[in-house]
Amino acid sequence: MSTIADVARHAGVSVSTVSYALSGSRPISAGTRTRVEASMKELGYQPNAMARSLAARRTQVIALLYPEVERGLGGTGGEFVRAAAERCREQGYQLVLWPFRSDEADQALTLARQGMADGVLVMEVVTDDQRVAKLEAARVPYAMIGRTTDAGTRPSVDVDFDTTVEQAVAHLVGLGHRHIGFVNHSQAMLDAGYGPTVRAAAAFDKAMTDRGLVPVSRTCEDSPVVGRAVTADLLDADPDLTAIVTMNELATFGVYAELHSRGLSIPGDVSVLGIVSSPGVGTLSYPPLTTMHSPGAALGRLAVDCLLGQLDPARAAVPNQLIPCVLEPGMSLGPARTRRGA
Amino acid sequence: MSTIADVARHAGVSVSTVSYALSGSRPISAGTRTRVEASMKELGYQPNAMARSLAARRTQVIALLYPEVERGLGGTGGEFVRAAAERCREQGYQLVLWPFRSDEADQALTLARQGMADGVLVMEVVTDDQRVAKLEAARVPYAMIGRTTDAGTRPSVDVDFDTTVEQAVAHLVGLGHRHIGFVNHSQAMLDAGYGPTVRAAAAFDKAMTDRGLVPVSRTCEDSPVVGRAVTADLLDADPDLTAIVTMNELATFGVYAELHSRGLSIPGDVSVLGIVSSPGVGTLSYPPLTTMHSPGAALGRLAVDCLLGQLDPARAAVPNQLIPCVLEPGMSLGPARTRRGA
DNA sequence: CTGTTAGCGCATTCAA
DNA sequence: TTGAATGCGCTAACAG
Repeated sequence: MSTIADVARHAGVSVSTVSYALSGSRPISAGTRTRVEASMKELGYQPNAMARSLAARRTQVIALLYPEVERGLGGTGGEFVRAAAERCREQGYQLVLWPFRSDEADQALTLARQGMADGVLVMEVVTDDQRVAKLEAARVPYAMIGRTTDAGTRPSVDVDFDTTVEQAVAHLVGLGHRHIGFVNHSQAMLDAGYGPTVRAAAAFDKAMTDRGLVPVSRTCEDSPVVGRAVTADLLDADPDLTAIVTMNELATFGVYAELHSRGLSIPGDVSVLGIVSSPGVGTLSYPPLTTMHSPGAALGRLAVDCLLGQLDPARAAVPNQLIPCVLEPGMSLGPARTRRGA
Repeated sequence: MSTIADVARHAGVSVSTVSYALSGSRPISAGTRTRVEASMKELGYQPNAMARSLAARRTQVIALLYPEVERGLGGTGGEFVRAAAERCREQGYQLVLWPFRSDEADQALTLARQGMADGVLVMEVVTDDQRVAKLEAARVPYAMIGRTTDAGTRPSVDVDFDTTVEQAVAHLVGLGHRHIGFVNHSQAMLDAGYGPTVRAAAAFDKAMTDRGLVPVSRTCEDSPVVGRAVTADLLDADPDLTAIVTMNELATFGVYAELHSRGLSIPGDVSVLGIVSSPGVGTLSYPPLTTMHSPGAALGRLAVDCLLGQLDPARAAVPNQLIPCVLEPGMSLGPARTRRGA
């Protein structure tokens, strides 16, 4: 590997000239620039990242704490990661994923304190997140995707669950539905204070009661089998149910299965609306599920901007933002019918 | 952040003594060691990773090219990543994931050539993988999970598809099945030369014909809907079918759906065996799917060892290895019944 | 517009 | 068993 000194010698200039030609942080005459670039190309020069980071006291690396490896199927993380990585590159940073479970926060902290990254993105934040507390205590720059209890005071971006659920209910009510069920994630996640679960449950209750309707809400393990059982429970609990909102992708397969097995057509008898869903899941079912798709890409970009705003004082600080999901039409929504005695 | 010089001063020793106390590569008297360690603790010292890497000319970082972000649901990568990360730590390395799609190989190459990692792990290798070719040309140490066409000559670990499929067929034949169908991944993946798809298809044909049986094999999009259609096609193609081997997790939901809708019981009428499957998918279906579970963790460990064997001449070179899947009992296998006219 | 040079924080060789 | 000194490759003053 050739070094900056090799390039300088080859081009007949000083190392600082090569350095500035690389960073562009100082004017270089056209002729010199051409010679330097030719030399770099000829020597196959690549700047050494470690030396650069050491001298500049910044790595140009953003780390994403990536606990998704804990989970099996499911997850909308792909879009988020892709968008975040791209945004990082646009801004001259590299995104790397650190595969630590949330209980391995200390290891991530150590890496950060050893200067392996300039800042950290934290996914799947829970209400009382140890990782965030520790990062803060160690003064490591970070941004959360999700929120802890002290909403708003910490740098974060998140799905706007309130608006999403409100829009979901409004949409269904607009179609004439008045008996609407909700399939959430598991009771365990609710108890653990997992943000999406907690917020969506509250938002659904509010959206329904605000309209004088009765919320029929259930927690549900992330599996088709349990989803089916929960659907049966919902239909029994409210025989007039004409619509189901589900935030649980795997369970949704079970929702379809139970409706089909009861001879209830979608959307003729029951409408189904998936919210906070991964891209493309709608097409995995028949009829295609209408979804409100998680704004993963937008969140990815925003989270990076939010973090970079802290790293670079010159940048404008990015305020915390909430982004609602986007409706993605399918074939699972229709006007309400009266079910009882049909 | 305090530096090694701070620690040295505080402990009343030289910088090199602190350095050697840290690395253990030179004897230190008990007393000195105690003092140094006390000073490190008191100052909250963390060695600077960039400085260390620059001086030592190695980063102690292994990068995993992680294209999984391309895909949505599915994937057995989690176990692999977890095990690889753990193995790295045991060996004094850190695993980081580089979220590049396979067509972004150049970017990964650049990072490697900038010295951001000592070696690279490449997942989801295709038969003619550009990433591997480029890494090799740039003399970047790597190990593959999967294989290119020139099997065996390049450092790799992989699932032993031949043995897995052979065992799957043997198991079913042992239960009396003689008409067995196979649900593979999509035709597109087969055409793209994706290793698992290609090898499993060939292995199934061989395992069946070796026994004088007729292989009934289908490619299938990764979705429940298409899985269902393909199952219908299989049952129509061979009305005597009593068992289905599936390597396509999402399609398997469709297999179940079609069997159920035809009133065929599992495993009473048709046995279903999932191979190369993710941990826990078996329990998502009813009756629980019997699977042959992908040896993700073992592969993760081995892949790291294979790579480290190249990085460190002192280590024993690790030969390429193939590891078969492991049977994970469920409730979807039973003795063959005669279906025709049943 | 360009060159010289002092570190960045640490590993490691050479001396003692 | 320990210390002093060199340099890893680069950035960013400082000087011209």
